[in-house]
Amino acid sequence: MTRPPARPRRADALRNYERLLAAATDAFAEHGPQAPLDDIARAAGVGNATLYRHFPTRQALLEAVFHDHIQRLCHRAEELASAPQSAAALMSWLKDVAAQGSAAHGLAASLMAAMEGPEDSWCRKAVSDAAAALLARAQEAGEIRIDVTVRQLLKLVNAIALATEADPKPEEADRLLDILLNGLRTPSGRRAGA
Amino acid sequence: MTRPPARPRRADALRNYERLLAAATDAFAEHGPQAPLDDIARAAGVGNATLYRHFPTRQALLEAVFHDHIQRLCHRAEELASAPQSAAALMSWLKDVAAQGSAAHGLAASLMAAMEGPEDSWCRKAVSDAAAALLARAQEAGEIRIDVTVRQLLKLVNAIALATEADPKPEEADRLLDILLNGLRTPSGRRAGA
DNA sequence: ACCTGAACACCGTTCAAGT
DNA sequence: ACCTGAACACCGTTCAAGT
Repeated sequence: MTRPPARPRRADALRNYERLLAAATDAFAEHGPQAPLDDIARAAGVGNATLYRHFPTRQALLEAVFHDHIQRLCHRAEELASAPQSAAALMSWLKDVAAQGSAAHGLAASLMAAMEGPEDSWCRKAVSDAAAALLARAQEAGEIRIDVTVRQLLKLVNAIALATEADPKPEEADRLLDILLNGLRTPSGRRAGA
Repeated sequence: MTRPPARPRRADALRNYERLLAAATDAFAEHGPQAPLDDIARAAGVGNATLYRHFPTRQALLEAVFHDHIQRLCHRAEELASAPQSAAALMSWLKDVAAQGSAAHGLAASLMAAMEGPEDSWCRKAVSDAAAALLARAQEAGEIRIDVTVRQLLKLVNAIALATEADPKPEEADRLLDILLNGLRTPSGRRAGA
C-alpha cells in the first residue's frame, strides 16, 4: 500500500520537511490547491528541488498537508460506528466530510483525486474503509438504499464539496447535502431524523 | 450580456475561425478540456496568436465548441416544457444534461465554470433559463421540493457529470443521478415515475 | 544523505513586423 | 483588418555540483 510520506530522520532534512509542510498549509489555505510549488519552497526558505525530493507530486504534498485532517475524519467515523442510529450516524459523518471539504481549500479536490487514483493509496483506503463501515451498517438496518456503493457515496459528497468550495454561504453546501441524503434513504426509512 | 463569439466576416478570418473550432473540438474530445492551446493552433494550421485573437480565453473557446451542444439542450428543455408530467420532464432533461456532460469531455467543466462565472454569460443565462422553466413548473405542481434553486440544481448535475466523466461505466452516472433525483422529490410526489 | 541554484521543457500571452 | 513567428513570463521537473 502506498504509505503516507515518511518523515526524514536526519535533523536538517526533518526541519526542511516541517517548514515545507507549514508553508504548503498556508499556501493552500490562501491560494487553493494549485498554489505554485516554487512559491511554497521560497516561503519555506528552501530550494525548489528539496520540495520535490520530499514530495514527488503535488498530490503527495496535498495528502501530507491534509493528513491530520483525514485522520480526524477517520477517527470520527470510528466513534460513530457504535452510535445507536446507523443512518443518522452516516449522515452526520457525511456532513462532516462535506463541511471539512468545502472549508479546507484543496481537501475535497485531494480526496476526489485519491478516489480516482490508485487503489492502494493510504488516503483512499483510509477514507473508503471508514465510510464503508458506516454505510454497511445503515444498509443492513434497511435505512439506506442497498444499491449505493462507497465509491459513489464519496464521489457525490466530494462533488458537492467541490461545487460549493468557492461559495460564500456555507448553508448552500448543507442544502445540497440534504438533497443527497434524502435521496439515499429507503422509502420506509425516510422519516428518521436528518 | 456577454454574447456568444461573433463569427468573423472576412473570408480568410472566417476560414481560420472554423479551422480552429474543428481542431479544438477534436483536441477537447481526445485530451479533455485542458488540451494545450498551442497544439490546437498547430493542428488548425494557424499561428497561436490567431487562436488567442478569436478566443481570448480558454473558456471562450470551450463555450464556442460546445455552443451547438448547449443550444440543443436548451431546445430540448423547450420541448419538455409542455410535457404532461412536469416532474418527469425535469428528470428527463437533467438526465440529458448529465449524459451529455459526462460524454463530451469538457462540457461539464465548461457549464460549471459558466455557473460560477459572470451572470451575464450567454451560456449561463441560456442554461439557467431553460432549467428554471422546468423546475418552476414541477415545483408548482408540488412534485419537487420548493427549497431548491436552479443554481443548486445545475451545480449538482454538473458535479455528478464531472465526478463521473473519467468513469468507464455510463450506468454509474445514472445511478448517482437517480439518487439526486430521488432526493429532489417531495415526499408525496415520490411514487411518480423516474 | 541531503541540499542547492541553475538549466530545461512546457504552455499561455503579448508584441513587432508583415500583408 | 488580419495574420504570423518570435519573445516573454511562468511554473514544474531534473541535474550537476556542493556539503
